[in-house]
Amino acid sequence: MVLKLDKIFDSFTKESLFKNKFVLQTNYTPETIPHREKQIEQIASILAPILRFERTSNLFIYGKSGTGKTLSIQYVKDELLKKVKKQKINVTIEYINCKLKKIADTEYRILAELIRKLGGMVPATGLPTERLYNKFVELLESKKQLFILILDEIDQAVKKINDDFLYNFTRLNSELNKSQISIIGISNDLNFLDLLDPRVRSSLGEEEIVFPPYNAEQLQDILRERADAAFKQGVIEQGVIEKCAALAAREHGDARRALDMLRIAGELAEREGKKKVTTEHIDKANEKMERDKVLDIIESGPKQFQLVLTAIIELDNKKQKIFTSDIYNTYQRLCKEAKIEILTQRRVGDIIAELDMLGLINAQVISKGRYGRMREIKLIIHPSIKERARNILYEAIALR
DNA sequence: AGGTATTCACATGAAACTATTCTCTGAGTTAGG
DNA sequence: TAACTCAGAGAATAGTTTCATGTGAATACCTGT
Repeated sequence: MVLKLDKIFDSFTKESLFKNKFVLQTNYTPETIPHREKQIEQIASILAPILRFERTSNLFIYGKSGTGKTLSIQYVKDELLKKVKKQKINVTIEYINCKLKKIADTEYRILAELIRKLGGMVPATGLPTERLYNKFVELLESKKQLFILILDEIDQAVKKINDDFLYNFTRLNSELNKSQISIIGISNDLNFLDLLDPRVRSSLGEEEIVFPPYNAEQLQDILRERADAAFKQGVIEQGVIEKCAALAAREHGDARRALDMLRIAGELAEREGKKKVTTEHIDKANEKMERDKVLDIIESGPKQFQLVLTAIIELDNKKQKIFTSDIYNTYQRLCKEAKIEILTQRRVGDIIAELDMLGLINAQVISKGRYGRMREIKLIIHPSIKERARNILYEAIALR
């Protein structure tokens, strides 16, 4: 035992491979954002009017995840705020991520969060939403100011809520006398604007900027720059950056993922007591990320999700083609065994759809003509994880 | 043979319900003046 | 009479049920050749 611990501790007391790991963490903001100069300039020129204390156009930003949207907007925001401070004008810019569960994923909570940021206090529940609007307006009107609201991942919010709340926000200006508000929406979904009410669309989409995915070369640039800052000299072996970039480029050029992968590869190498990060470490990191994601969902998911998933895994072992009805039957059986209440097929259908969203399964609606229409479901968990997943699930259900 | 019409087995959508947590309000109660 | 207590009304939220409508294409059913 002691020996083993010694070994572990040794690998840590030994020289770290990292110079500054923080640089690779997701919340790190680099001082330069390569290959986004154009977008940043565009954003800046659209927001520039606030320096003359004029309301800016509403702005809409699209781009897949990990294409630097949030980073760029934050960067411009910070720079702008510096200028604003010098000029002593009343400008407030608030950033809100609508995807944060329990914080800003409903109309009420977005408003509550805004109010909190403006220094007000509102309870987490109990009040009519209308009242929050009033309070928000009141806070805005307390002094003459320009307010810029950045709503990250609004597509998520609109999907969860309806799009009325965006309409309410865009209309807010007519209620404001002293102050003015502009909205910047950020969305991962490229077709998001089409889903909106025309009134909202025209108002919100006054200006639009698209963030294209990074290609492998650009990813390499980004990775190199960060790797230089994060790792010690000569730690990264030849080809590691390239491989990392290539893997991420396949996933619609997600830079965040690439950086995560690089960091995890570094951690793995360090844990193994190696002096260099090799391409094998990248492979392992890639695998580990996948496994962690899957196991996390499996472990922490609600028990009904676990049951449905168990049903799918069980079926997957003996059948190659799984349909909704199969799942539902097996699911019902499992429920009875575990003495858990059985949900309707309607609901189970939704759960299947959500598992699909999470990427644990692949569900496709197919039509078998006379024999109906259903989803064909494939489990896309790596076989090595499957066994473990199954054990976790059985345990979770048995515990209940 | 070629063209419609049916039909299956769910998918998908909307609304409503349930349970829980929380606020607000106003009636009733208490204690002090 | 002011302060306090406490029950009931009303909201937000998450997860679900109920009811209703939609849907793609394999088959059944015609139709005229």
